[in-house]
Amino acid sequence: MNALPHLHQRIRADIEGRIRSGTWAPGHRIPSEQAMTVEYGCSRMTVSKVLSALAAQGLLTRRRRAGSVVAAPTSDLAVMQIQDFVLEAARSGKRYEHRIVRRVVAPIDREAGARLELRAGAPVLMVDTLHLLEGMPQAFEQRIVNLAAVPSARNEAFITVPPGTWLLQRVPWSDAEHAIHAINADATLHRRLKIAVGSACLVLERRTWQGGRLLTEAQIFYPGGRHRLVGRFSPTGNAAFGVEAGHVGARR
Amino acid sequence: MNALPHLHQRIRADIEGRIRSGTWAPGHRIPSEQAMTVEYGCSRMTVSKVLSALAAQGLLTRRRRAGSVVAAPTSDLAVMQIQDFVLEAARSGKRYEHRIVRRVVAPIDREAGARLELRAGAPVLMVDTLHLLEGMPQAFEQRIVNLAAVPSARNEAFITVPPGTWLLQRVPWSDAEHAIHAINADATLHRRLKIAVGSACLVLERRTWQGGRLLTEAQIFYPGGRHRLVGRFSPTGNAAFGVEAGHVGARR
DNA sequence: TAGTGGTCTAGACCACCGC
DNA sequence: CGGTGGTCTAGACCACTAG
Repeated sequence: MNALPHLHQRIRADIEGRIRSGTWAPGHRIPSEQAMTVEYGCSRMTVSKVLSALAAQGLLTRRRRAGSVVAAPTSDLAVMQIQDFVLEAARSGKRYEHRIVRRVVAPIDREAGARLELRAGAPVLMVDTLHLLEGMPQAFEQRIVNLAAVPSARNEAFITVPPGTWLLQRVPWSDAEHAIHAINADATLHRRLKIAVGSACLVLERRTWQGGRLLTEAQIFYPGGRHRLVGRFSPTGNAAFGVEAGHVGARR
Repeated sequence: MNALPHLHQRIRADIEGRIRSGTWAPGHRIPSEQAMTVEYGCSRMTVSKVLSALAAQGLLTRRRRAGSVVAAPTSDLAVMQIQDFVLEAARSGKRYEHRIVRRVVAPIDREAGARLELRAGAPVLMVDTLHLLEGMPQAFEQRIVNLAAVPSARNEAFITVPPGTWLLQRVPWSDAEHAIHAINADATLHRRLKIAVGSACLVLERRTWQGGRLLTEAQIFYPGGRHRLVGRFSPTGNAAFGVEAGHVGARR
C-alpha cells in the first residue's frame, strides 16, 4: 500500500496514522512486538526501534508485560518559536538592522543581582539594543551578561552582530527559562519603540545558564500583567517542563 | 567511571556530557560509529542507536560519509506550557471554579467564518467562560467549537468541566497552533476580569485541528499589540515548527 | 572509490510484572 | 509462571558523498 522505501518508515507511518486518525485511541493497547514481526514479516529489532522512537516522542507508553499503550495527550503544551531577529529578517527578505543604544560594564546593582542570584557587585555587561526591520523599530532588548561566565563579552561592541545572536553562536548553554507577560508601555518604550504611553506590550524574558551558572538575561519588549507564564526547557528538546504562575506588580 | 546499568546509557551520557560541557563544540565532528565500537568494546548497533537518538533529539547532525557533527544550538526556542486550569488549581492547591457566562449554538458569523476557514453558516458552539481561582477571576475565555467536527458538544453544558478540559479529554487532535499577543483591556475585559480599561492583557489564541478539519478555537485573555508570535506544533513533540509575525490592528 | 551512516537480520539473555 | 519489552551481538548489504 505504501511506497515508502524503508520498512521502518512504513511501520511507523502505519502506527502514527492509526493513532492520529483515532483508530487507536489513547489508552488502546497496540499489538506486541512479536505480533508485528509477524504482520510485517521482519525481525523484532526493526519493530522495536520504531516503537522505541514513538515512545521517545511521547506517542506511546511502553511497559514490560503490560505492552505498548497509546499515550494520552496529557499536555496542553504550547510551543512558541521566538525568532532570532537576524534569521527572521533573512527569511522574510526584510532589511534588518540593530542599534546599540546603551552599553555599560559595571558591578551589578542590588535589584538585578537579587533577581539573577548573582553575588552583589559581580561584574556584568548591560546592553540595550533596538531591533529594526525596514528602518522601523520592532523590539527593544535589555540584556545583562554575566562577565564571570562570558568574559569575552567585555570587549565586544556588537556592531556587526547583535548580542543575542553573538551569544547564541559562541556560548554553549545547558538550561534556559522563558517568561512572557504583558505591560503597559512606559516613557522609555514610548521613546524607543515609538508607541503611545500605556499601550500594551509583550515582554519576553529569557535567562540562560551553563551548568547552573547564569550566562545572560534578556528582556525583549515588543509593541503590543500581573499574570505570568513561565516555561523551562533544555536544548535537547523534549525534556521536562515546569510552569509557574506569578504576579508582576498587579492591580486588582 | 560511570555505574550506569546499561551500556547505551553510558555512551549517551558520555557524548551528551562532552557536548554540554563544550568539549565538543557545535561543528565538531565526533568519532565515527566504528571508532566508538572500539572505544566501548561493543557492537556497532549499540552505538548506532545512541547516535540516532541524539540526532533525533537535534543534538547531532549525521550525514553519510561526512560523519556525525555536533549541531549548532539553532533553536531560539521558547516553550511555554499553558496550564489547563483544572490541573493548575489541583497542583497549587487553590480552589478553582468556572462560570459559563454565555453559551450559544448558531451559524458562524462572517468574520469568524473567514478567520477559521469554515463555510458560511456552519453550525458552531460559542462559549464564553470565566476562570476563577479562590473566587478571583483569572482568565476569560471565548471559544468557538465546530459542531460538524464535534457534534457531541451541542448538548454539553460544561457545568462540571470547563470546555477546554472537556475537549482535551474527549477529542483527539492532530495539529494545533498557538499565538500570543498583548492588547489593552476593553469594556468587556474590564467587566469580566475586573481590571482597568486600557491595562495590558495577554491573549493566548489556540486553534486545534483533526486531520485538516478545525475542531475549536479559543481566545484566552489574561490580566496583564500589533506584533504577534505564532508557533505551530504537533502533539508528537519535536516536529517541525513554523513561525509568523503579523499585525493586529496596530498603532505606531 | 573508500569511508561513513542507514537499515536490517536472526538470534540471545535478561528484567519486569500482571495473572 | 510466562509474556512483554529492554538490551545487545556479530554479522550483512546498501546509499550516499567527500575527497
